[in-house]
Amino acid sequence: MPKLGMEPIRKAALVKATIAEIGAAGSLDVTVSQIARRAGMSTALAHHYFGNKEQMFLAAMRHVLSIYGAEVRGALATADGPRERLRAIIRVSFAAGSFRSEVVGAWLNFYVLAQTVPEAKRLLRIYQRRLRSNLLAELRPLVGGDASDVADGLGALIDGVYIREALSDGAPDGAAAARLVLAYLSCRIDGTGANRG
Amino acid sequence: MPKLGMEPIRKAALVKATIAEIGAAGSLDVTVSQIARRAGMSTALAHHYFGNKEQMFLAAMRHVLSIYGAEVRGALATADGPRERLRAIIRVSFAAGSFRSEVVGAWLNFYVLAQTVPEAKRLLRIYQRRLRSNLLAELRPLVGGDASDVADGLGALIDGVYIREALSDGAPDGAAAARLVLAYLSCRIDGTGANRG
DNA sequence: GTTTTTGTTGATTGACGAGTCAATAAACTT
DNA sequence: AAGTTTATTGACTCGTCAATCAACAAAAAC
Repeated sequence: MPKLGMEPIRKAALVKATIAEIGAAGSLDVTVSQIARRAGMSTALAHHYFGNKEQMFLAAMRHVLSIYGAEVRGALATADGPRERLRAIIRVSFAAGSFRSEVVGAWLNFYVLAQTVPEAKRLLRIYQRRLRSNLLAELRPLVGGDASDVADGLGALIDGVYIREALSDGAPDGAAAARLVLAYLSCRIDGTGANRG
Repeated sequence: MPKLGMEPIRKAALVKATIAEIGAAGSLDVTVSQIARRAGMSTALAHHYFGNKEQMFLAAMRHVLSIYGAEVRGALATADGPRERLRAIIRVSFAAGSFRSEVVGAWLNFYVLAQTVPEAKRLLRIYQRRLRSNLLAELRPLVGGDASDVADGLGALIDGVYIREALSDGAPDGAAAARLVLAYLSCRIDGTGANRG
């Protein structure tokens, strides 16, 4: 049956299965068997393409991060003015592309992975830095010298909402999550807690 | 050598060792051997007192949570007025008793544990509810109907700062962390981002 | 002074899982 | 047609680790 050019297909299936398994298990304690089974192949093949489990985890992380990055770019492309661009970044952070229970569950575990795997830490740092610089660029014209503080606050708040979501039952409520973060933003840039628009 | 009344001493040593091991490893992937060795006893004895590893983890969680609870109560006992009481809760959340790298590392992993162990989820929920109700009681006289939103925001922000800390190198900077959260509070209750006092 | 309770451990069991390997087969190359 | 590369897997190795057990020791109870 060996059709050629399977590598990217298999890898993609494994990445997807890895995220799903970690999300479903709520832990990094998933076996290569489970991942391979979900992806519809043998464990030997999974090892063949990724070498070891850690590489599968890292590929899954890169995938989640790149999806998120693409969504942010997409959202920014159609948003005008600092206020709207900030709102767009926040809204997209809780949009259906990333704010799904399996992804949230995986996200939490990527933080744990980053404690022991330097490459995972590096990836998470890149995400944090990029988010921070995106926020800073729009915040500076609005709050000047406080931009740095506000950006840190927003970053921490977004992460906090994410992990709290991992603990709740039921499907994530992205709208509510976004509202919460938008309220923080409004307060810092308009001096009000109200969240209109 | 069998001195009597060892049980509480051994258990306390194991709880402490469990937190230290999880914090040091940055993961729940610690063996009973490691924990027992650090606590100065055999693995068999650890099993004798706790039955299984999960119970050790849960005991460690209860310990961390109870320390935090005690510190909050202590801080509230000497704080007057809603503003000061809120500030006290935030400050104590980042005080040296709980905001230490091993504890922060363990904390992150307790979130992961809560994904699979119902009792862990229950404990974390109790912490969240208690924090929320503490905040709510002081926020209501200050912001009325917005109290609920602000409490949710503060809770998420505190958690966010915690997990971000788990990712940074070097000793935690509790003062900076508290400042960040206090700025959010000021903004929501005073309508300003500035953080005085 | 024997029996019971409490403390303690080395050795063992039993399960599980990551990673390897040899083997098979289909497609491409020459 | 022979040889090479790519795809694929079942079976196996080797290590690890949670949990158990039998045994020993000292204090307490009777």
